[in-house]
Amino acid sequence: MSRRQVFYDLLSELEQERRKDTDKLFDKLQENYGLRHQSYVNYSLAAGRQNALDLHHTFPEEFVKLYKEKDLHLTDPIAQSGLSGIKPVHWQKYRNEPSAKFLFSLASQFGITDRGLTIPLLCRGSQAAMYSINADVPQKDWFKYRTEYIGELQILATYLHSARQELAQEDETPELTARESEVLTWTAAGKSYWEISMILGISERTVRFFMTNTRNKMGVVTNSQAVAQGVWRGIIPL
Amino acid sequence: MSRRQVFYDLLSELEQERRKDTDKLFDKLQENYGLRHQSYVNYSLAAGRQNALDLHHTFPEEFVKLYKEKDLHLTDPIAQSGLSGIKPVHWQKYRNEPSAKFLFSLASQFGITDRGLTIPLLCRGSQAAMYSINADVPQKDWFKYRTEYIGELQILATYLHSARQELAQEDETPELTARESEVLTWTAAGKSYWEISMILGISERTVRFFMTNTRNKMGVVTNSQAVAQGVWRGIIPL
DNA sequence: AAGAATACTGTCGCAACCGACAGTACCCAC
DNA sequence: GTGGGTACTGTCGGTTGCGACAGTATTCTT
Repeated sequence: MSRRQVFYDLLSELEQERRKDTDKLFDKLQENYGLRHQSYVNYSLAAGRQNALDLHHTFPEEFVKLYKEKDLHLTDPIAQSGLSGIKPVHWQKYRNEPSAKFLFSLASQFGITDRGLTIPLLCRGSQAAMYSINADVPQKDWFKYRTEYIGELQILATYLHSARQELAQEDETPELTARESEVLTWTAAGKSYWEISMILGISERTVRFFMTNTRNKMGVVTNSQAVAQGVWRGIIPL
Repeated sequence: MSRRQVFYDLLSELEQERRKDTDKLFDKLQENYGLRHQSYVNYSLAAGRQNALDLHHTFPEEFVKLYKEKDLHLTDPIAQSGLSGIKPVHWQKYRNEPSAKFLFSLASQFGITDRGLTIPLLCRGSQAAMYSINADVPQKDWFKYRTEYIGELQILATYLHSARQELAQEDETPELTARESEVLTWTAAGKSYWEISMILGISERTVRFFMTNTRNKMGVVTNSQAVAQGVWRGIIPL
């Protein structure tokens, strides 16, 4: 069966919502798209809480372990572009970037080449996700490969993402109380504890109390970090 | 020139960021993908800028006027799915939906068929965007059409969207240097000045210097406020 | 040659943050 | 009626943020 035919079949299945089994879709992609490695990652929470991420990949375990240990997701320009941008990211664009130097050299030790592609995926509110592939093609065929496959890969990744989102339905967004989100919102607006206490007509100590609860619930350590999460999740109306 | 060749050329151009002219891309799509109509719409959901609606389309003006007048976007199940979902929406899925009954009958008066597709687009912050097409094909070819084109349409719509986002941001987004956004990002990740100085290998004073510049450029008074703006504007990769 | 923009560093000092120790009062569910 | 969640308040003391006073070095433009 040709790859094009595989794509047609997969698409028909996905459109009819008959496929909820993301593992099989992953395998189909692996088999039919000349992939060396692929990964789907969904950061439910921002930096600092790695336990709440949905990661599915075929990269060498040892590599992923090192990647996590060294917090490379914070410096990796590919991950950054993938999580903040809209367009697909060509790994080679960052080949000579100083911030990616270590990453590429580490990757090559595990047989990962720079013929890779990272597709940002659509998330509502609380998350950021991306799908990456490392193709098993020589450099000379790389342009043709990605031009040929990128459309199909993006649409399939979209469906993969959608399915995993549906599966992981349980909402991890911590519920802030009315007061907590109120105080968080004023903090995002640049007010100090004292100012907020005046605005809300409560004591400064109480404002602190709410912010402490907010930080704890969000699993963050500073107010700035809480604000980042709050804006990201749409808790804070700007 | 075959459509496939057109796609290849467009993709090469878009990947090299040579194309900022979204109108031309729109025209190319219109010409080469058998489209009757197409539309790109970006709703900015921010409280501050409620009237910011980026709409670009080839639908009959009279139809769009009626659509707006009757606030159909509030009942239109296709728009709803497009703005809240992840997967592409097939218009026909809602053909027999009561809430879409009026819409479809209105549309048909303007020569708009139900062979349409709406692709949700990725937005950061409180925005939502989608790209829709109405194909100029008979019902019998519709399945083949969308299976054949959906991948290409999604990827091209992604680039169209990205370009329009960039244009929209150039207006008001300041201007942070590499170091400034780097420091802002680490702040949003909950790091203290001292920690950031260790991470970046510069003095703590210099970290403060960059954050002070960032605050001044953004016109805000606290780091938390700067982080809120940064996340909102997509400066900060989470 | 002068000016502007960027990257960087130093010290003083107060305001603000934030953890850890306390509490009180209300409401709702089991 | 006891346990748990929310709303609130107080004090102590160390840490961090941040303004205001300083600078130097490099690069790019006019």
